[in-house]
Amino acid sequence: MLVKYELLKECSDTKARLGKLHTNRGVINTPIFMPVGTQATVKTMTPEELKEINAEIILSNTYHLFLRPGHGLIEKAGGLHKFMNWDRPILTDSGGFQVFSLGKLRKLSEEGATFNSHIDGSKQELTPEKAVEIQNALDSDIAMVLDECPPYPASREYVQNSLQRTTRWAKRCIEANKNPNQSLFGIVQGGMYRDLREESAKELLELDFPGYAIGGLSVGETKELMYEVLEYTVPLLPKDKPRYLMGVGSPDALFEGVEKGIDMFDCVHPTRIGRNGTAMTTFGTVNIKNAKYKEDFDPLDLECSCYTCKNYTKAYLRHLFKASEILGLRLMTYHNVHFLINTMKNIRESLTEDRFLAYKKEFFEKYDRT
RNA sequence: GUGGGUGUAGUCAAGGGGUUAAGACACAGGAUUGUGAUUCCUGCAUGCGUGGGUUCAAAUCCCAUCACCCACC
Repeated sequence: MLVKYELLKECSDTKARLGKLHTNRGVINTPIFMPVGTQATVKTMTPEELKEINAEIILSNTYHLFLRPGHGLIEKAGGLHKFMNWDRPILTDSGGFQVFSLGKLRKLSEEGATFNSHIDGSKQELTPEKAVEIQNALDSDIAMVLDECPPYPASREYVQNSLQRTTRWAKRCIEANKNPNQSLFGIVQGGMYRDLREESAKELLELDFPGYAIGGLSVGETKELMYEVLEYTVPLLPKDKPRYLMGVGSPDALFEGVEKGIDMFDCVHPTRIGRNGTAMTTFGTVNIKNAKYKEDFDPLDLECSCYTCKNYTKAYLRHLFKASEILGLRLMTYHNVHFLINTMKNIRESLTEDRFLAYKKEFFEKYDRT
């Protein structure tokens, strides 16, 4: 069966909503943060650890798994879940973002994207059909259509042509889909142009996807602009389907997204900054490499109950980073992913009790940086 | 004691008469949003062992001196 969104409660002050997403591999509580595991692994974390911190669904990536190890191999392994030992839901991104982020390595046409592999330079092609074929083979629970994520800034004309092609690709993805248990989500584009977002949403809604994503945001525009786009784009999406804001994961953007009615978020932010020495804490960010933590024997976050904070001091974590010890990357990643998952849990609780705005205020009274 | 060599930042160093003394590591900050694990950006020597001298000009040439290294006594 396809995923099914169940709306439990709406916030009385904002567009925020509490819900459940029913999948073949369990129920996901929304709003939710989805950790990113591009190459069939959330970097540094085992599936057991992800379960420990209550990760309910993770992301993986079509483009990366296609190039290495190849979707054929993963299919032989019994699918992505079995391959990576993760039995909860997986959402696979289509490679659309890579088409954007690869920049000079690619060439776009109506047929699809051709590019040189970042691994060995070989010429590769990703078409809507291919993106679906790969995701069918991976057997992820939620698949994404191949889209083009236009850069920012981009002219109206460029964005319009791009979103129309993305819509044509979306149709081709639906036609190519052969996995009845895999839910294919559409992606609304349109850049920072209101009428183009409307055009994109209208056309995609006609295709009746089981879920809708908003793409083309957090690509360099200001946060204010992103919030403005969300303000008018989210209401274009159906109430009985999940809404997924792609690539967003800083705490302020999560709160704003929830407030505007988003149900799902994914972002490399917590894992990436964790590996580079920055932690998100109740009291803001902590750059563990700073000299001021040299003799700081408190945990990263005095109000955090995660494994890292229960057992290790900032002085120790700093030492691990200064000495380039791998455990440092793991402990920081663990804390950051826990922090966002826990924050989303708190957000859901505040929605249950209908005090979302109060919780948001409370959160940012302590968390002074983004 | 004799001969030779080397002294440039916390470390390894480039520069062998001519503007503000390369670079790397370390250190100190910052960045990171549908992944880049070991990434990117910024800062960091008014001074070249010390003291004299030559010269318009010395890290660079000369003398002395000190330290360290190698070889031989």
